[in-house]
Amino acid sequence: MGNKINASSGTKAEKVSKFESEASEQDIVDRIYTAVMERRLSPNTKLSETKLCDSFGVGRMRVRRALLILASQGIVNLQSNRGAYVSCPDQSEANDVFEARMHIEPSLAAQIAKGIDPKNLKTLKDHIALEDNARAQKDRTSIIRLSGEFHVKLAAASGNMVLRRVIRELVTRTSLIVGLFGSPQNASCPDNEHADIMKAIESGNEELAERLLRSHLEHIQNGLDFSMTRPGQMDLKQILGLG
Amino acid sequence: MGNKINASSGTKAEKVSKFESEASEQDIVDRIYTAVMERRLSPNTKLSETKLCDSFGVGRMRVRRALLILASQGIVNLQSNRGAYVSCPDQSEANDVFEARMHIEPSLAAQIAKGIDPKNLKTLKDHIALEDNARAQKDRTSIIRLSGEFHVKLAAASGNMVLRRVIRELVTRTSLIVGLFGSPQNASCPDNEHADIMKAIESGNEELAERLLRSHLEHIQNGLDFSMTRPGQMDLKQILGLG
DNA sequence: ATATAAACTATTGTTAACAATTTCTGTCAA
DNA sequence: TTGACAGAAATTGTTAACAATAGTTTATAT
Repeated sequence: MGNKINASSGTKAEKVSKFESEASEQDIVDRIYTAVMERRLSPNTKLSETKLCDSFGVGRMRVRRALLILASQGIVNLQSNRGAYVSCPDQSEANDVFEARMHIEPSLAAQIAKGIDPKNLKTLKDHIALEDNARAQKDRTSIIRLSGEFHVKLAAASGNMVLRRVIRELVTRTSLIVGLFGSPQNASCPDNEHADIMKAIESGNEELAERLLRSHLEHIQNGLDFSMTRPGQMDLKQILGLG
Repeated sequence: MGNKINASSGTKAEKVSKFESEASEQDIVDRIYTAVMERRLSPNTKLSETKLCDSFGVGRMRVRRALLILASQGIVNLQSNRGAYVSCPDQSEANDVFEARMHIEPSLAAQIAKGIDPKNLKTLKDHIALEDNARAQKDRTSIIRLSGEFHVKLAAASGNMVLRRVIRELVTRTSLIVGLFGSPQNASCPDNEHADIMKAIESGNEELAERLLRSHLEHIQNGLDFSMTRPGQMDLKQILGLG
C-alpha cells in the first residue's frame, strides 16, 4: 500500500477539491503547524514521507521540502536515514523557549499598549470573542489553538513581521511543551488573562500590560510538571484530518 | 554547458577542501552565512544553482535544500522559476529587525550581567581581543564579521540556544542592512562599545549593561541612511534600461 | 533604426528510477 | 522463551533525465 497511485480507492479524500493545482510547501507546512497547535500531532510522531505524500496528494519532493522548513524552525526533527519526527522538547529546551518568550512578549505588549492601530485592536478583540465562544461550547481543540494564536496575533499587532514570525515559532513549540508537560486541566492559557491583557493595552497602560503578560507566561510555565515522563508516541493516520 | 561535469575550469575555488566526503546542507548554509556576515555577498546577488553546485562540489539537491533553509530564515529570497537571490531588506524590514533586536538584546544583556559562566566570560573577552587585533591590523573583513559575531556569542553566553539562533538570524540580516544603508565609515559596530558592554557585564551591573546595549544598537541604527538609493537595490536599473 | 515576434539558450521545477540504510520477520540454537 | 542472525520489506537518500519557465538573441517588418 501507500503507493504512487492516487486513484482514490474510495475512502481516501483524494485531492478532493476541484481543479486546484496542488498543495504548495507552505500549505503542507501550515497544515502541520495547525495540527501541532491543536495538539493533534504529538511529539515523536513519525511523519512518514509516503503517508504525507498521499495525505496531501503531492509528490515526495514537496513533502521533503516542507519537512525541511519545519525542521529549520524546530517543529520537526530530521534523523538521517530514519525520517522526520515531531519534535519532543526536553526540559532544557522548554526553559529556553519560555525564557525567550519572557524576554520578548512583555516588552512587546508594552510597546503595543503605547499605541495600537484600531484595525489591529478590533482583530484582537474579535479573537477574544472567539476564545470565549469556544470556551462556552467547550470546544477543546479550538480553545487550545486559539489560546496560542492570541499570542501570535498580539505580536502581529505590533506591525513587526520579524517578531511575528519569531513568536509564531515559539508559540508552536510551546504547544508541544504544554502537550508534553502540562496537566490536562492546564492545557490552555488561563481563562481571563488574555482579556485582561487586552484591557490594559486598550487603556494604554504599558506597565500593566507588560506585567500581565509576564505573569501570564509565568502561570503557563508554572503549570508544567517535568517529573513525569510522557511517552507521546502517537499514530499519524488521519490526525491530519483530510476532511 | 553547465552540465553534470564538475570538471572545474581551474579558476573556481575547488570543491571546498580535499578528500572530505561532501559538504552537507549545513556546510553550505554556513558558508553563505559567513559570506553574508563578511559582506562579500551583497543583497540581490543571484545564487545560481549550478554555480553553487560546482563551487561546493555537490549535487543540485544539496544546494536546493541549503537555499531553502536560508530562505526560511530570511537570508535568501526564492523567486519562483527565477532562482535564489540574497535578500535585499527595505527600510521597513530594517526597522523591524532593529526593533526586534532592541526588544531582545538589552534584556538579555541584563540577564547575563546577573551571572555569567566563567568559561563564557573568557570566550567573550577573547573575542574582544580578536576584535581589537583585527582593528589594529585594519583587517576590514574580519572587523565586520567579528563585530556581528560578538552579538551572537553574547546571546550564546546566556546558555539559551533558542535565543542564540534568533539573534544569529537577526545579526545576519543586520549585516545585509548595514551593507545597504550604512555609510562606509560606519560599516561595523562603534569601536569600544563592545568592550564597555563586557565591563558592565563582568561587574554585574545589569542596568548599565542593558542601557549600553540599547544605546549601542541605537548607534548602529542611527548610522543608517535610507535617503539614498543604494546600488544593488532592486532591479530598478534594469527596468530603466540602463543596462 | 526601432520595435515586435519568433527561435533558442539557460535555468529552475518535477518526476521517476536507483542506491543505501534501516526495520521487520522468520528461523535456528542455547 | 530468549537471543542472534540472515533475508525480506519498507523507507529514506541520491542521481539523472525530462518538463516548464524565464531570459536572450536573431530575424523581420514598419
